[in-house]
Amino acid sequence: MSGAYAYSGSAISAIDDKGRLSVPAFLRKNLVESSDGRTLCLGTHEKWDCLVGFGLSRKADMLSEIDKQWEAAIARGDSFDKDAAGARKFSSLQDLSFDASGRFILPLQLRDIGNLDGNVLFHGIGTTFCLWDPQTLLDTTDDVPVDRRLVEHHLKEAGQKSGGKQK
Amino acid sequence: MSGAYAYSGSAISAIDDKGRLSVPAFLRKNLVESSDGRTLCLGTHEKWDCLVGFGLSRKADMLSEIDKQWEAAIARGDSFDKDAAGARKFSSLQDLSFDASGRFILPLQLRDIGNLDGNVLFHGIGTTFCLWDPQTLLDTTDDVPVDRRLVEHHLKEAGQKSGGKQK
DNA sequence: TTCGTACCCATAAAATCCCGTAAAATCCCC
DNA sequence: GGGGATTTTACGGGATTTTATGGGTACGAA
Repeated sequence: MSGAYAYSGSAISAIDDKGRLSVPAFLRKNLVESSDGRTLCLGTHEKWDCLVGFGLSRKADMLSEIDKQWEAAIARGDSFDKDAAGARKFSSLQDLSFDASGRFILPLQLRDIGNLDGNVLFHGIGTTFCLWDPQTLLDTTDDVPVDRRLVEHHLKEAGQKSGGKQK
Repeated sequence: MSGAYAYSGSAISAIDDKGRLSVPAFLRKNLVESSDGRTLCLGTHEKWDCLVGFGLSRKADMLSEIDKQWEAAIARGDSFDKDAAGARKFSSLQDLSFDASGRFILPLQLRDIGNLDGNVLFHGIGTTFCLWDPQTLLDTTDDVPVDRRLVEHHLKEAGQKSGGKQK
């Protein structure tokens, strides 16, 4: 089920002029394993103002979860709207493939929704990982249990590299 | 069940003057696999004001789903009208074939029913995908759990391309 | 013939791949 | 454990391939 793997750790990465972003190295191996190739599934987060990512195999898990819910519902004689459940989970999800050097193109829609532009903070949260605009993460009033010091550290680091421009 | 594949993601595509529509690239591979050729099954959605699409092989899955519902009903002592369920699912379904460049002709009846005219928004919902008129999707009061930001983004994008004409 | 459809070619834009480089991390031998 | 050598990584930039879409043409049915 969703592999034995748990995503953890954090890193910052920059979107280049061509809209490319590289997957931090510490996430790549699992993605490759869990996707049987260099594929990354990326979508919007249901609650937070960020994107979520994971490997292909998690998608199959999601599908079979919905199926199980449906089967349980019909056994009870209840109705269950599979399409609504599926739309919620899948409509924003894109399968992206990254190249040998770990880069992929971040589609415009996801960039917009995730507020991404410049630096992107990746951080593992277990079965998935999140992609945040660092400033948005710092400003959010949602209860996102991330250590602010971590974010600030990454921001400082990225700021040095790019001579201060971020966002 | 329905292969290991889940349709996901979204894209907008335009109906041209000849009534042709191209299947977004991210859906094609699975359609080809699941249909063993370039075939697309398209019908009206049972509840929503849109069309549903999938590959040929899903038809068999739909049959077995009806069977499961029937069995569950019998087990509960309820009645279940298989023919009605089949009619609901299959009567509007057409097998369409798309050409090497991914285009197919959208039959008039489906165009009418789906309210399609100009831009069409495709989005995967797991075992199937939907085809919406973007404005209809935004205006719908049904509980279609699609991220509005996505729809708005696609609309904006399509508007730019065609110089503002949509619909 | 005439309409509807499948097939072919053309083009611009977008995505993908490939190569190069510099910084960072890792290894390795003393 | 230090310091240089090797390997990975991050990222720029160009070349190739795939898409989306317009438009022409041939073929079969009405």
